[in-house]
Amino acid sequence: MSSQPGTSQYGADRPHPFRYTAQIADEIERRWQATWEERSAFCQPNPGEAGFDASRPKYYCLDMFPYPSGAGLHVGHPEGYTATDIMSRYRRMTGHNVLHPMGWDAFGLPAEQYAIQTGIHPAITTRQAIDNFRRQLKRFGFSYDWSREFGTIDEGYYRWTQWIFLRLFDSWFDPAHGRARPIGELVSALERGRVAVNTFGEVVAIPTGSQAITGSVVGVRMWHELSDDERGALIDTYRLAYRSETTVNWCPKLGTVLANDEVIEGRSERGGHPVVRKPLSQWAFRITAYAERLLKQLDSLEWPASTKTMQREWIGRSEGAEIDFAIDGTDQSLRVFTTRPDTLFGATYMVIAPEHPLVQMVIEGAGPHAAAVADYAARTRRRSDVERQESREKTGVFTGLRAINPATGQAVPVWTAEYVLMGYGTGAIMAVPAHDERDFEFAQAHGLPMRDVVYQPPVFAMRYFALHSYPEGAVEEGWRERLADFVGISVTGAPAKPAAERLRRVFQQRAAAPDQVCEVGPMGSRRGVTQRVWLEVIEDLHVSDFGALRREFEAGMYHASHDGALAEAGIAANSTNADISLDGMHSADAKEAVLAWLEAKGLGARKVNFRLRDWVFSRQRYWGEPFPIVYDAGGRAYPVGESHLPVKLPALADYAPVESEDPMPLLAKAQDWVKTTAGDAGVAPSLLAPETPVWRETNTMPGSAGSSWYAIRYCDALNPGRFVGREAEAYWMAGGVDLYVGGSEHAVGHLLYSRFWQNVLFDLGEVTTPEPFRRLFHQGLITSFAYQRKDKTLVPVDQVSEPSEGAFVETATGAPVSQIVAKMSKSLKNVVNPDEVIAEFGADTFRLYEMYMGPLEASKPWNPRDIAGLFRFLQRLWRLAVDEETGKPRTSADPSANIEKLLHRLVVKVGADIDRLSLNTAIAAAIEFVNACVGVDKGMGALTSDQIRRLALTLCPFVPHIAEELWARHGGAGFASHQPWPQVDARLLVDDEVEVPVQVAGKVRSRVMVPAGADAGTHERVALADARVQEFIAGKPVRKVIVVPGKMVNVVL
RNA sequence: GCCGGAGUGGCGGAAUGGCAGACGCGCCGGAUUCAAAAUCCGGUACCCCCUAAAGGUGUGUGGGUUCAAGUCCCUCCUCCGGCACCA
Repeated sequence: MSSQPGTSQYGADRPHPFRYTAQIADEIERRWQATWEERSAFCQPNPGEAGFDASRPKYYCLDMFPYPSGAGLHVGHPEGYTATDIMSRYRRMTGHNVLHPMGWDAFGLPAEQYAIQTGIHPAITTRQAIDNFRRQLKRFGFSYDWSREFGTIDEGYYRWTQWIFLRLFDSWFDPAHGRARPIGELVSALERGRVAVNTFGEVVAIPTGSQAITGSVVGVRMWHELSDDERGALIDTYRLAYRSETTVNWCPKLGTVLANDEVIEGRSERGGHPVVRKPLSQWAFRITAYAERLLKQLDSLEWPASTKTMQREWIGRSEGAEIDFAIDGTDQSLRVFTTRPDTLFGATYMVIAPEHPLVQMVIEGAGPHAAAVADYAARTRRRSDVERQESREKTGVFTGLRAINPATGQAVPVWTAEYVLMGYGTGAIMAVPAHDERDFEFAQAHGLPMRDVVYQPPVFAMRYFALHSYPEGAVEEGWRERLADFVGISVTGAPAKPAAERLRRVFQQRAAAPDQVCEVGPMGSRRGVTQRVWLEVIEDLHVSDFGALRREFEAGMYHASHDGALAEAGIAANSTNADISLDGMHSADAKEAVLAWLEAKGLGARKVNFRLRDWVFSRQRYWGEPFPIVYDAGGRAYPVGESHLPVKLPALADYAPVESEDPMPLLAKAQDWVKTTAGDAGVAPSLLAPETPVWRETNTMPGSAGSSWYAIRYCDALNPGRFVGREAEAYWMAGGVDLYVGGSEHAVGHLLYSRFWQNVLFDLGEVTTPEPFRRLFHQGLITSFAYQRKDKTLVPVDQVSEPSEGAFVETATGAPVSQIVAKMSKSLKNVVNPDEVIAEFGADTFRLYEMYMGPLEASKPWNPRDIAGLFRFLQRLWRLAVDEETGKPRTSADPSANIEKLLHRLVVKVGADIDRLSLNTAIAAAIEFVNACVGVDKGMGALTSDQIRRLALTLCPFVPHIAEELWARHGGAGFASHQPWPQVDARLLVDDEVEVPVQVAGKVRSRVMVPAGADAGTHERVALADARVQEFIAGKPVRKVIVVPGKMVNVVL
């Protein structure tokens, strides 16, 4: 492929000096791009600035900003960017103030890794990459307001990223109000004694009024009783940004922390060095506090359903209860979370996570089980999450502890096992093996008891029969048939929930007289048939005799012997104690009943749990935002004062990680920078005396820091005094970003984190809207052809040729290879470079091709063969308006009324399609229109200049350069891009007569013309009068005629 | 395993429950050309047929709802994406 414009086959233009060719496209495009830039055509003023038109509605159209990689743009980037450009240009034309910015997500690992190899500062390579990206993007003619451009690495930007971090550091989540508040308000509440601290370190309200506590509440301490250190530590545990101990994969040899998938069998993927799991103190955000809101607010968003689902599942809300089990022989209790409190009577053992504090206690207690427990805990700690996933073997050891099941009063063993995760719920479970698959497997593996407490209705009936029908010891012939009949009668037609009530009635009627249950019913009867079905089921149980069945139910071992765990809802059984009986209740009711009992007894409470974990925010890397935090000698964290922001990255002599046994962030190498004083760091003197020695935080922020709020910054990108001007934010962010386009790979990460920051800033009154992105759209992946040999190995694209149609061979060997569609990647050598495509066809053709490939959201293969079709379309468009021999504008002296009508319809169709981002169909409509014009052209010109100008405006969002050119050549003043969207005459959108297909017996047999707006009767008359229709009716009686006016007539015979 | 999404000509794809295959590519035929490329015009789902008319078949599979199903419901198959011991 050529990289010079005009040297391709599409540039050979000698016979037609003014044909639309790659050279002409190149010339036009560069000229208009320069003109737009010169006149700041797409600079959008903010409210209050010169040129701002307050009468227009706003439209904020945003792309996910790119990471500027050294490799430059690939064809996937402009896909979304073209779509948003079309939308932005269209909205400008329909009278909106449009905010359409672009910038750079520029901190990140690749630049740092390059720096390690070359010693070049990442800032230098990143700036170069940005310059290259900007150059490439500008060549597409995107209508970005470049005056708002910034990168996350700009001091003027990350200063505010640090500032937002401090706002989170300085806030806590008040569960009573469900929102973030300044930490100072918590402190003053504590000082005023309205709240206190209980033994769990939880802040609790102190009741006020007449029964005010006279002495100190047991287990509750007042603020004034705490030492300074205790106060500080307590406050820290409430901050939205807090430090937490997290286990990381540390590779001493590489000197870096590795992600789980970079560790293979305890060794680093790169180099195979040993990796150890080490605890590390890291910054985290209390995003879990916002779980409920992040979940609920999803409903209000116009997002792809799949993305909402992914976020919902990621947040993972589940309702259940927390229940306390007393630990036998101690005054301690073990708290568990369960979604099935109704199965409490079936809890026959407990399991705690190996990281559970109780495990440590057992080890320290040095009892007979301590050694085994310690060994198991140590073993599991060494295993990474990935390894744990690979082997799902249910390992575990007995801790020696016993807990009292509060419902049964039974002492049950407490085990520790890695299938229980410390990070979810309380890190401890009540195991109900009969009703949980995992508990069942574990119980089987370790010989733990099981107890049925829920049955499906037929089994419940079976149990009733087994326990009540025959006297003890009597074993009768034909019990299977009778049982089958009983089950059939009991449950036939019973919907799941009322089954319990129904069963009770049936039992009352029948159980008293089991001998009245009939023998095998007559085959013809419904009862007989039902009975036979159940008989099969019962025979499949392979129970030797009736006594055996009875014993299974007596022991509550039915599930253990037959189906395995029953995890679904059903009817409760074996669930009675002195206070309460759940027997016969449906699981949903049993849940309520047991919860009421637990709450009354103070043994448990309803609880909602989330799968979502707090957001670990530290990275042990260089190329990221430094934290505006310093530590004193005691390790307490202090915020850097606002006036001292940004905290800049220190220069390093080199970027190579240091070999070390203990995790050490790269910034620790900059000892001069790390060691400073409170005064130099800008810590408020009220917090720390200026001369106090302090040490800077050496972790840096992750990439998601800068990308979590950039949408806000674009509203007022250069504001030096605030992270965003209040007026600008209120205007542009009202209701959120109006259209946000980017890949679905960010469905949870970026899109959840941004929502979290936005919510916090909203709570703190810094922004005016709680959700950043109102409408979200994911563009599909652009794939590319790749070639594989018979053995499935891949052959680079440039080593494949196609000697005959559809047959591909490896050029070097001549061996046949098969064509597959795959993601573009360097290793497959199937990456398409947009610069080359633009050189061969121009940017307008490129834009058109990418939008025409298929639905924007679909993944679709890049096929170079297809591009020419769009280029030819632009050639035809051009030829309609410009004489290929003279270069003079072509116009029609005799405009066609039909063409005018089609033009109006095109304007409507294109507008509607842009609205729903159905850009491929909009382009198809435009092609159809141009083809229709070519049909009437006959070398004379088909359109008037006015029509050509309107056509140019209609196509301007898609192909702005050629549109500007045709607009100008046909006498348009100003930029086409600044014109209002063409007016539509509604009268031209309807025809006088419409053709309506006529079906006879559901098959289209003819078409008739009816006047527009004709009623059903007219349709019917005209249709039945049609000769072909009559032929098909052939004298048969017409039963019915269905008419959809203007659409269809169906004659039913 | 669970949860989404998608299966339509040779290819990319179009179709508020109402004419399946718009539009583009490719291919075939023609024009232009000394010739080729480029460009332009026409044809192009499949079967039957010399051709045309007429007819028949057809939207992954099998069933269902409906006057009417690519579209709605159920079964199964394949592919893609996400999650995965979450109590």
